[in-house]
Amino acid sequence: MESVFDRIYNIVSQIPKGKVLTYGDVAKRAGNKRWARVVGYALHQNPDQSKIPCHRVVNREGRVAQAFVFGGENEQIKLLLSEGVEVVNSKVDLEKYRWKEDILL
DNA sequence: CAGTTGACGGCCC
DNA sequence: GGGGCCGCCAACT
Repeated sequence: MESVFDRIYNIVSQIPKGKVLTYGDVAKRAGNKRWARVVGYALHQNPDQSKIPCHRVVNREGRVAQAFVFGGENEQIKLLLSEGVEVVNSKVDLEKYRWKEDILL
């Protein structure tokens, strides 16, 4: 059943390495940008972290989720750095690393 | 079935 | 320019 959750999972899992997406962007791609909260909820469920790189999903501020503690938020930032995403002050340059339409529809 | 929550976004003060 | 409040939709209890 392709619920909004599944759709969001699909999109997030499609984020290329070295790129990030905002909740609003994922929501917009999912169908409605107002689903930002739903996106957060979906990622909160996160049935499969290996399939859903939630660490590539950041909020509008470009900052990672504070509730994203699977071993330390610093660990998440380190992951992004390892992927080539420059994290400054626990924040990402959305203008530079924001995923546009690399994979296209 | 109805109420509340929730990893957010945008607008207003 | 910064901080705070309200709104949105779906999922969960």
